[in-house]
Amino acid sequence: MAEYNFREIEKRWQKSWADSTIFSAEEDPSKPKFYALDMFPYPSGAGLHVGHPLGYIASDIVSRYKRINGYNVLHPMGFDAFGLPAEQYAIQTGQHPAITTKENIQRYKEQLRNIGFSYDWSREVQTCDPAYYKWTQWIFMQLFNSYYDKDENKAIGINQLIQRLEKTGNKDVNAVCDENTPKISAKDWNAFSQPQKLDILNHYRLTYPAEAMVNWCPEMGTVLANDEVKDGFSERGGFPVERKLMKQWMMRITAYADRLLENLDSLDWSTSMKEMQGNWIGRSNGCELDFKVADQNLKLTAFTTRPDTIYGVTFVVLAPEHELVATLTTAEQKAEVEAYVQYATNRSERERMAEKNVSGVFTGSFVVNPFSGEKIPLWIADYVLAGYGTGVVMAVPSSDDRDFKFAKHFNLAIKCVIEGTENLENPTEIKKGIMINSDMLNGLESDQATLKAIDFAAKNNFGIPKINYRMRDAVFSRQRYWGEPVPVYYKEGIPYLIDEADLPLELPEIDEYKPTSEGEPPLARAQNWKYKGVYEYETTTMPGWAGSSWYFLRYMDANNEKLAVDPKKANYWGSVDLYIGGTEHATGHLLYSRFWNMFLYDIGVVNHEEPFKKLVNQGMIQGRSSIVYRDKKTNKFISAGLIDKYETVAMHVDVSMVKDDYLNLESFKNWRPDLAGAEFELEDGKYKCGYEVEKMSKRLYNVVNPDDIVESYGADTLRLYEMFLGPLEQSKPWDTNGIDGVFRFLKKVWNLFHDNDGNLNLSDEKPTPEEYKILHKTIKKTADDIDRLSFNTSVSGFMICVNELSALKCNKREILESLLIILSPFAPHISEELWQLSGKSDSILHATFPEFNDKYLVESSFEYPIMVNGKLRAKITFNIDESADNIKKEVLANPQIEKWLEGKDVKKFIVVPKRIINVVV
RNA sequence: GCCAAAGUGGCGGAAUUGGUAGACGCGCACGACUCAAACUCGUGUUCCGCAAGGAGUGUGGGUUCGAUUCCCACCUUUGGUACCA
Repeated sequence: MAEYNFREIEKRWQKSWADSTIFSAEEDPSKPKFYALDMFPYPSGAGLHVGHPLGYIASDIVSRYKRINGYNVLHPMGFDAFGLPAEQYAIQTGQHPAITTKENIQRYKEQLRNIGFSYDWSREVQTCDPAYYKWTQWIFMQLFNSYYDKDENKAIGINQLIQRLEKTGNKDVNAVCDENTPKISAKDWNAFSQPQKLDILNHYRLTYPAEAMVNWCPEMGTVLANDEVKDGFSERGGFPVERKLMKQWMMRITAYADRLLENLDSLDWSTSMKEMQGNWIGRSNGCELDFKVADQNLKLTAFTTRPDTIYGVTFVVLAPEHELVATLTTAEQKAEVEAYVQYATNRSERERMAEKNVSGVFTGSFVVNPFSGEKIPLWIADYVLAGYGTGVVMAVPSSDDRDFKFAKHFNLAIKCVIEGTENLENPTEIKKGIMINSDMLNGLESDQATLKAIDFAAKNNFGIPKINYRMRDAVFSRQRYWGEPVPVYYKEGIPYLIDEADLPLELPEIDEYKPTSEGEPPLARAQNWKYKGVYEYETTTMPGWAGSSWYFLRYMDANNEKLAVDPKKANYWGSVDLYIGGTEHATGHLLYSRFWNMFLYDIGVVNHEEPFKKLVNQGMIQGRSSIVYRDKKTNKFISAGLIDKYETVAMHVDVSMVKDDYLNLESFKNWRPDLAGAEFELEDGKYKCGYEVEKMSKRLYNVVNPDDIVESYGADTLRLYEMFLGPLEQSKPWDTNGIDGVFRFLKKVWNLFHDNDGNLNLSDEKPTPEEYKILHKTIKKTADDIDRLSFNTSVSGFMICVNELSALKCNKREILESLLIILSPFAPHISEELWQLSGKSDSILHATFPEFNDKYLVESSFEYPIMVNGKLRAKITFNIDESADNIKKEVLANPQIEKWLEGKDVKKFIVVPKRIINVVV
C-alpha cells in the first residue's frame, strides 16, 4: 500500500521540525561544540538556483552528522541584505528597498525550507535590520576610538594615546599612523585647539576620514573598494571606474597586515586561498635608500627590495604625481614634463592598464648614487605608482624587467652586476647570483650582499630597513542609500561620534533614492535629519562588507539587546569549525572579517583571534545549455547528429524543454509564436540537442531552479544528487540527466523495508556475518568520507550497500535501522519516515551514529591478483596467514602462471600481504 | 608575464599510504515483464581485435618488482593577479 511518496513525507517532516525546537542550539559546556557556517546569501530577486544550495547541503550533512555524534552544533542562517540590486530597483520603481528585500528574503527562506536544512532559525540575522546594524555601528565606533600600538602589537583605546600625547608628545609613540603625521611635543599638543587635537588623532584612529584617491564609478554613483574593481570595471554591473580624489571614511586594515599574513599558516584553508590573501597583502622586505639631488639641498627616498644591485642603478624614476616633480624639473625640460604629467594623471586606471607602451620623460636633473657617488639622470614615468613605497624607484635595468624595458626604449645605460648576465641579450633572465662590478659587494652572493648593503646604508645614515605592503587601507564610504548609516555627525566641519545611547542611527526616509542635484549622496535628501536636531549627519553609508564582517559572531547571541555578542557565549562557540562558501570572497569578505574579528579580539569582545578555522570553497555549478540548430536555407531545425550536412545557426533553448538531450517538440513549438510552425529533421524519430557548459544565467535559458527538482524528485533526491555530482570543491556543470539514478536508489532503500505489496516487512532475526560486513563497511566509509568532505563517494558507498543488501533480500531490523541513521544526514526525510514506520517513537535526530566494529570486516582469506612482470595473469585465494613459501610454491605450480613463466628463472617473488603478488622473471 | 589548482571511457566521476585503473551513477545495447509504451528487473558496456592477445590515466622522459599516485621537462584548461620597485 505504501509507495515512496516523497511529497507527502517531506512536507510532513519539514513542518514537524519547524514546529519543534529540535535544531535550536544552547550553550552546553558538557558537550563538545561544533560551529558549521554557510556564507549567508544576498537575497536577490531571481531566487536560488541549483548552484546555491551545494555548499549549504554539504554543511548541513556535516551538522547533522556531528549532532548524532554527540556534538552541540551551531548551524545558523541569515541574509546579507544591504546591497545594490535592491537599490537599483528602488531607483527605477521608487519602491523602498526594504520592501523588495523583505519579499526576496521570504522567497529564499521558503526555498531553503523545501530542501530540509537543519538551521536554527531562532538565530537568523539580517544585516539591514536596525537591531543588527546597531552593533555594526557600535563596532565602527570602537574602531574610531582605537589606535594600533606597535609595541603592544594590538589595538588600544585612543584615550591612552591622548594621555601619552599630553605627557610626552608622539616622539616615543610607536603606532600605526599616516605617513604625513606631524611630529609633536607635549607642549605642542597641550597648546592645540580642540579641532587641531582631533585632526592629529585622525592620523591614528583605526577608522578615519581622509582625502583619498578612490575608485569612482560614475554609472553607479559611488566609490568602490579595490576588491570590487576588476580590470578597471566594477565587479557588479561591469561599469567603467575612474580615479578620483574624495573625502572618505577609511579602515586602517594595514595596521593588521602582518598579523593577517602570519596567521594564515595556522588556518586550515586551501593553499590557493591562502596564496590569494598572501598576494593581496603583498608584504615585501627591503629598505629605503636616500638619493641626494645633484647641486641641490634635496634628497629622494627610494624603496627597494634589492639593495644588493645598488651599483647597477643607472637612473632614478619618479611617479608623475610625486610632490617634487615641479621642483626638480629644469627650465629646458619644463614644457615636456608638464605635458607628460598632464597626460599621465588624466588617464584613468583602465587606460593606463590597457596601454602597454613605455612612456616617460627626463626631468633635466641628476641624483647621486649614495654608494658609488655616481651622477645619474632623474626621470618621470607612469610605471612608478605614487601610492606604493615612496613613489621613487631606483632603476636597475640589468635586474628588473620594467627598468630594462624603459632603459631600452630611451636608450639609457645598462650595467650588469650579477655574474653570468654580462653577455645575455636580456640580463634580467638571471635575477640572483654572485655580485660583480659592485665595488665593496663584489664576490658576495645576492642575499649576503643585500644584508651588507643595508648595514652600510644604515651606518652612513642614508638608508633604513623597511617593509612595504601592497594592501591599502580600505575605503569605507559608499555614496548610496541602502547601507548602514555611519554613526557620525559634524560640528564646524569636524566629525564626532554620536552617543552610544543613540544607537542605532536608523536610515531616514527619503523622496528618491538618487544623488541630489549637487551630486551629494542620497542621504542628503533626508528632511529634518539632524543629530540632536542641530548637527548634520554623515551622508555616506557603509559598504556591503560592513555587515558581513561580523555576522558569524552575532549568530552566537543573535537576540542580545545589550551587547553585540556576550563574550561568554562567544568564548563557548569560538571559531567557526567549518565555513563553506565561494572562492570569490578571497580578498574581500574573508580578509575584512579576519580584520574585524582580530580587532574585537584585541578589545576583548572575543577570545579567538581567527574567525574561520577551516574554510572550504565549494565549486561553481555551471549551466549546461541546450542548443538547437536551424538550417540557414530552409529554416528547418536539424538534429545534432546531422548538422554536418547543413549550414546551421545555433540557438539556445530552455533546458526545461529538454530531457536526456532530446527536445520536446510540442513545448518547443509553443515556446514562442515564431516557432509554432517549426519543422524538424530528426534522428531515429527524435530531435537531439547539442550542449554547451557555461555560466548559469537566465539569458542562456539554462537556469535550473531547486524548487522544480524538489517538486519532481523530492528534497532528499536533490540533496543526494548535488553531492553525487562530484567533489565539493570542483566546479562542474549541472546536468539533470543523471538524477534518476539517485532517485532509484532512494526507492530501493524504501523497498528494503517493504514487501512486494508495499507492506512494511522487517525481520527481527539475527543478521548474517555477510550482512554485518556490508553494514560496517558502509559505516566506516561514511564516517571517513564525511571527515574529508568527500560526499560524492559516500553516496556511492550507500548505493553499493543498498545494492548488496537488496541482492541478499535483507530485511533485518538491526541492519536497516543502522543504515537509516548513517543515511539520515544526507537524506533526512526518508530516513525519519522509515525510522518512525519501523516503530520508533523518538526522532532519528536523537539517535546515535552506529559504532564501527572492525571484527565484522576481518577476513580469513584473500584473493590475490597474481602478476607476472607487472601484468595481471591470474587470481588465487590464500589464507591470510599462509606462509610466503607456500604461496610461492603454489603460485609457481599454477598452470595459468606456468604458461607465462615459460621455464624462465624467477628473479624476484614479491608478496604484499592482502594486496598483490608479483613474479619477476 | 607571475602564482595556484587540475587534465582518467560517450558523460559526471572513483582509486584515502606506490599495489587488480575505470568503483558508483548516467547514457547506450540486448533480454525479461507488457497488447503496447513507461516503470521495474537482468546482462553487457575503456579502446583495437573473431579470438589469443595488445594498448591505455594530457605529451615525452626518469625512479621502482610495480606509477593515475613520486621526480624532471613540456602542452592544455580553469581560477587568481598584473606595472607593487
